[in-house]
Amino acid sequence: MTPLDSTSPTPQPRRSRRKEARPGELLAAALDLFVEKGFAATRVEEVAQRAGVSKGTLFLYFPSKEELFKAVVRQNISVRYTEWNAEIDSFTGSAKEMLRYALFSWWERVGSTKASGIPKLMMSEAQNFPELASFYQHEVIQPGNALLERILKRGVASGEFRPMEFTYGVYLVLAPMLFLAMWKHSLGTCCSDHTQLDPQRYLTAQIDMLLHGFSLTSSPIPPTEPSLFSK
Amino acid sequence: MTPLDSTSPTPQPRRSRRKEARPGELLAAALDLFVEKGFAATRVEEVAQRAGVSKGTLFLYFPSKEELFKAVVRQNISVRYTEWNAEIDSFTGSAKEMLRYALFSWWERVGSTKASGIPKLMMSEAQNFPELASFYQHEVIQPGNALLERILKRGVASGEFRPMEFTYGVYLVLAPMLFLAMWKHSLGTCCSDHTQLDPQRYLTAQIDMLLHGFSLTSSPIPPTEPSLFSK
Amino acid sequence: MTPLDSTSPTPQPRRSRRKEARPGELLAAALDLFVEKGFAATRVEEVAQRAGVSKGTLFLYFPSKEELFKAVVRQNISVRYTEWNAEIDSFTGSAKEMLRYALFSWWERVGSTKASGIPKLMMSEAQNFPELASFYQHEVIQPGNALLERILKRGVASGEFRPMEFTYGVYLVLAPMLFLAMWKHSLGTCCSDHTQLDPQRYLTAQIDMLLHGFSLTSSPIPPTEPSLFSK
Amino acid sequence: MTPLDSTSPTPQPRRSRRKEARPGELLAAALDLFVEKGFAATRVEEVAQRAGVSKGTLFLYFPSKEELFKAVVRQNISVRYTEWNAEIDSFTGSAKEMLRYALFSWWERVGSTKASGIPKLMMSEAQNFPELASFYQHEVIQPGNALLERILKRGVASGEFRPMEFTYGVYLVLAPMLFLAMWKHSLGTCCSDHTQLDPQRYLTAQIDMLLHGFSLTSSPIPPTEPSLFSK
DNA sequence: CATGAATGAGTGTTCATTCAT
DNA sequence: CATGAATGAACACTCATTCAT
Repeated sequence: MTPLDSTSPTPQPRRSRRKEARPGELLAAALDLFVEKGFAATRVEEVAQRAGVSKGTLFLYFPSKEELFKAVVRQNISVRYTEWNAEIDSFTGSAKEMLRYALFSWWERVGSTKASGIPKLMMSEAQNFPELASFYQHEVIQPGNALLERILKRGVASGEFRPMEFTYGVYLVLAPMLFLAMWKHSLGTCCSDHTQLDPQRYLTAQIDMLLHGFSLTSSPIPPTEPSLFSK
Repeated sequence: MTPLDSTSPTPQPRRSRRKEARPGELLAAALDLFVEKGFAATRVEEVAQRAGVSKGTLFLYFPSKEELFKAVVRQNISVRYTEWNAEIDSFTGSAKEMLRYALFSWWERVGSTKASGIPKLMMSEAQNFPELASFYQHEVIQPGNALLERILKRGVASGEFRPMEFTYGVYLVLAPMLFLAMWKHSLGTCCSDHTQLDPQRYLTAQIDMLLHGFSLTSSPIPPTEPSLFSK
Repeated sequence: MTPLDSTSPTPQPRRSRRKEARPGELLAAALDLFVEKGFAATRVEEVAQRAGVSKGTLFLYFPSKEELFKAVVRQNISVRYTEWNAEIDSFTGSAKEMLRYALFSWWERVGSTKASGIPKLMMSEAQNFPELASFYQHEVIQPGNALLERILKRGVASGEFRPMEFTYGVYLVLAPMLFLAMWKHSLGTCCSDHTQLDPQRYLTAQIDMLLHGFSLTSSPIPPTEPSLFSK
Repeated sequence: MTPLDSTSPTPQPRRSRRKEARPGELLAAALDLFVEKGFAATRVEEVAQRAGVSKGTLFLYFPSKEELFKAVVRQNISVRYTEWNAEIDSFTGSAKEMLRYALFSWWERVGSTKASGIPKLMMSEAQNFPELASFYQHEVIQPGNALLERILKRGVASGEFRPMEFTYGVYLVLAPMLFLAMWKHSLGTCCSDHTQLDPQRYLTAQIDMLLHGFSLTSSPIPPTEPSLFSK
């Protein structure tokens, strides 16, 4: 109640600018907080505060907390797919190179940014917010899977990759990437540096293993081991 | 309570044991609900109800919802490691067989049970429970990693696997398994059946790829591709 | 913040009694406030305060504000119907006497009490709370209409009343009663005493007119005036 | 405005009038919405929208939502009384015919129009707007009562009606009419069509009953029943 | 005059936690 | 030991009102 209690350190004349990309500031603040605390634990008032506006203003731009979240996802993930699909279309190299490029590109544009917190967030909250889960499925997961599948299919068509069930092949590629992102935002951040993973090396190892496996002399696939790859 | 009681001829009903039945029922109920609905969405009253006690009684045994959560985690892990380590010690087959056995065994004893919800729980709440995250690191993650590392090292020693940086090799094996468990408890349960994964096929594909990679003719590792495997 | 700011004048040991008909106090407070300020304008916290409990306690007994309101209606109106129906069943006098009795009895048990504010309240809020309106229809209006219709039918059967369309006959009786109640709780309370109505005289006039009309020599109904009464 | 303006040869576009077009549109929109949704549930933004102006503009003409409400009431009443009084003055028929004419005329010019929502509005909000209630009393209720009283007095003078206390007689006529208007705007619109009232039949029944009452053989008023009519 | 972006107090409802019995 | 009645802080969302432009 005393002036000293004021939590805002600078009274800053809040009306200095006009039409200054208000939604952009809100989306940035929302990404920060959603990634940091999760969807449910993030309070809309805090988002507004961090963006320097009032709670009411937030609802002027986004009709609900869920829509705010969807907008964050669209701005940070969905938009990538158009450029990625274009790149895939015009890519001239081999499927192996394409796969390597895709993984590193994902890391550069998503995995290494704050946006990498979104997949973890979705995993955590999917059960409690079915509508968000459904949105994420259609807006992120299915396009992503389709994109990866295109690469794998090209590799099989060109004879670079073994025939496979693509549904599972896609997850073999995805799982370690998403795991890396989730790890970074949860158990990887705390405690022992023994569990810190260097993304570049992790990615390299992952690609290497995707292409060659663990085996030393990856002799022609032994016929005695029927696998999903032999479809 | 007094020693004199023991002299009484009547076979007094030793109710002291029953004291420990209560927390057990509560922990079981809590595991069910935490896994099913997540930490935040689980109401303590529902836990108490399912355990057949009142809400007040729950707080008699656990000082807070957070402590209940911790207790659930403590009770449902660490248990498997002693038997797994013993099995590894006495395993006589190849490293490849050992790896396959370990993965299927993990699926059977953890991945396919309710306990598989715990990793997801931990990932979700690690940020908000740093202390619990630390506990989980030491009690679960590090022993697990060590166990896997033993298998990989045996494979390299026997010439079955290529030399590798074990820290990353471990995660290459772990990531898809944990991803499967988390997927099962979040985005995999909702929406399109296009994203439903059959665990058996997923595991098989995963092992196949670990051993052979995607490449059709996994010719000897091309020297032009320096990788973490060549250390 | 200073002790002087405390709005509760007496710190009263709030736990002096046990199981003291909590819902009853809440219903009484709710009736007061609903009648005084309307449904929408009444804040549940104020209801709780007036009943001497916390907001949370209110929701312990009533799952929502709407249910609280329904309970108020049930306690103050619906319950009358059973006794009224019983009285009608055992009534031995003429239909005219029955009608007079019913109107005076309604005034005594509802019209002259705070419960008389409920009809006005419903008229005001019906548009904005359709579910409440529906509830009121089934719980109050239809039973009330049925009860009145029984009386009118008996009067027609006994030859005391002219044949009529009962649907409209019912409202001819009801309208002035409800109007009186509504008037008392709105425009009748303010301003000039010129518009103050004495209930007893109003009721008497109303009954007199119902039975005889305005006309001086209510000669046999002139056949040149076809009316709803001649059905 | 000044007389000198009339000398200017150019037919200057007199925009001073347009100033008054704006509030008119706003008042019309407000009447619609207040009647349709009630006072509280009507949002000023919707009023402004329907009038084709911005929310800010509304507050340019009306300092608050309450004042807008008052203006709506002021604009939609008092108008009829001058013509009604004139008609009564020149009416040559019997008092019965005059009464019938007055009721049907009221229905035609008020009851069946949107303006019929105003009495309900006033009843609902009278408690919260004492000042408005007082205004309504003097501007609407008292002139209306006086008008009705003239009719009744003429009927008594001509021997058509029994002597009566006019204050109550007036309400016996008014109550069912106002009730019909309020019913139409609240509980009559929702739910069961069992409670739908056809205005024409209701009015007819009402007039019939006013003139003759329910009784079959309205024999000369029995002297054993002293009533307000016998004053 | 007119706008519409910005505000922030206000409200029904939930739920972890306490404690008298 | 066990209960469950009571609490009250917390939170998303609304909307009348303001004011710089």
